[in-house]
Amino acid sequence: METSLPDSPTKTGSLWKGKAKDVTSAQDEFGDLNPIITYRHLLSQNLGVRDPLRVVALCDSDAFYAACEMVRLGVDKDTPLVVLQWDSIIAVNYPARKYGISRMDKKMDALKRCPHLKIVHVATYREGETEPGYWDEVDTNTHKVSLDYYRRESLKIAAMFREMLPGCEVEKASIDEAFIDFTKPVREIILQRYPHLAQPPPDAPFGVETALPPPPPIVWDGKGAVIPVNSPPSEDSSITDGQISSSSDEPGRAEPLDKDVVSTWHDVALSIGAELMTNARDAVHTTLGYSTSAGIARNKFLAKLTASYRKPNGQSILRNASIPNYLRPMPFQKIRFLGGKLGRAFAEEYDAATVGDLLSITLDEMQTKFGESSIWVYEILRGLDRSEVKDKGSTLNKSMLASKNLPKPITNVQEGYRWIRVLAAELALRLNDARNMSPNLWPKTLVLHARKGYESSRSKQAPFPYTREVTVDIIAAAGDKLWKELVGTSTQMNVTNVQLSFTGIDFAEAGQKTIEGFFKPTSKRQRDSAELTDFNTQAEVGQPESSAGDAKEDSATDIIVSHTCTRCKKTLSLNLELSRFKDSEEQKTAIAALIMEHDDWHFAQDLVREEIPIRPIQPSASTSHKKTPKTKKRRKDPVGIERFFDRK
DNA sequence: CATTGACACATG
DNA sequence: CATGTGCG
Repeated sequence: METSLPDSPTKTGSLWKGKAKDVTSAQDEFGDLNPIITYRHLLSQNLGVRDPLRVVALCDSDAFYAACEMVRLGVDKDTPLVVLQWDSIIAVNYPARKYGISRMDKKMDALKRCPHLKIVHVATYREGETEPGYWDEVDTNTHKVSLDYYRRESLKIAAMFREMLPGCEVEKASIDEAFIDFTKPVREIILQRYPHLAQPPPDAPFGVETALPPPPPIVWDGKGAVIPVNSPPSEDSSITDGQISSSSDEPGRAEPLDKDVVSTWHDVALSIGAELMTNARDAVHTTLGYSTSAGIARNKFLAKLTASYRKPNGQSILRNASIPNYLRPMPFQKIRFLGGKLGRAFAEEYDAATVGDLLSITLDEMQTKFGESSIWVYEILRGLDRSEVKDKGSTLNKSMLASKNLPKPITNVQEGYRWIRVLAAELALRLNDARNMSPNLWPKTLVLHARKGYESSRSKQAPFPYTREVTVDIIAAAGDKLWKELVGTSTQMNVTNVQLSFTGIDFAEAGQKTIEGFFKPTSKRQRDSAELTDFNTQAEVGQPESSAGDAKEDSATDIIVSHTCTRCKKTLSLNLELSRFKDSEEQKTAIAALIMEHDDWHFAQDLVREEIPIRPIQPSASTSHKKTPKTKKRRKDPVGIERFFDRK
């Protein structure tokens, strides 16, 4: 009686499996680097992070801020250039690096090294201006840095990736980085290039569970640097070759060479992903002018590590077979999220510096010392990463922050208000800019941070009302109020840092109409909230709809804002003369300001969130204003991969 | 080399 | 809500 079950050939190992395992079987300490790939794997659509054919890339822009300035100024590719922030250098392009210039050099040192260095200061807001600019003279006492231009260019790059790579997931990870999941299109291309794989052959022993036939030879030329199975001698020779091989049972045994490691279908997938990545990077380079470096591997964390293999303007590929020797000598501080306190805690606890140093720590040990969620670290060390590349698409950033460090501490309230106004101007600009693309964006809260002297910074926040026009005045008024609560108005304050931010930025729901929804011609309309909900929220402020069939009250000269808060039961009623304002914009601003002047954010928020809606777009939608909780999304993995664990 | 400045997000 | 952590 044969023991193997027909549906589990991967466990028993069939004839079809081939002998591809001989290299990796010696590497038990790492995850399965050469899983058997079956027809089912190839033909499935939604294997997610467990897909054995997964291909992920991390692409980042080289010296991004400097590159942005080069594009903006149209300077020659080879011009050495640095970007300045006050007296500090925050970006150095590669031509300038040839002169030995690095970040955190002082401006004058850099100039000494390279007299013809092009020096550009980042754009700044000047007090009183509503837009950032590049000025001849900047002063940290009166200006505030703006990174807006870089954000915009960053968005262009991400947009181009999406355009060039249909079917891919694109996750903008930071201002100069994006993760891309190529798995879906790569799978399609494999099937298109090797149509015989569309179904298992008639004599396949296990049907779709049969392993794929051996892959064709792979031409890597022109697809990037393939990290060798045996990593080249690393420059920080913390580990010698002898020590590496000492882990082997047979002392004299040579490490396998690349040519000895049989290619896999995953390698095919990587090579195809590399082709696509090359195309997209070329497009970015030629149409936007930015050079990028990319890493391609089986998951996000490895892709990120791989991207740094060749810079600038490089592309590198990490085959599964190369993972162990690439990872083992790697200082684990280079790994995402292990660069800070967390990494230091590990280094200290186990007297370790490299990934290899930590491989002997058992999961149990780690978890008792560092908590359940350190399984995340345990897996990372073995080249495993289940995190998904998720396209945040249009919901973009959830917060927006403007911050200012004060070289000279603030000593009185007036100065505080002045800076709040500058920060508010920036937030207004950026939010309205974002609304340009997605008109319904709404920041749910406004937060003010302040740091006194060397104390750690404290914060105060409040709900932010949904207004169609978010103006400097509204934000600043709200900011001032928070300031009063946070630092007070007494003299002798010593504020060294102020930050103002929007958080919880999201799309307003169908029901959340703009402030215009509160306007209606006075005349005979009652302030009954039931009627309010019937009101056509599209009506223009200050433009009584005489064309409307049933409402002929075109003699209206007033507008009324009226609502009963369902929570606190109070009724707010505001009566404004149209003639007081020169245009509708001004009216809207005034209304919003009045609501806020009511000094009850809770009220203002309810006003917007709970009553106005009631025009469900979906017939099935309930009248509740409450958002359908996203948390009901069931987590598939019971295993926590939270990044931080409870220590101290 | 350690540090700074601007930012976003997770955690309790 | 308030605070802490990571990153370029």
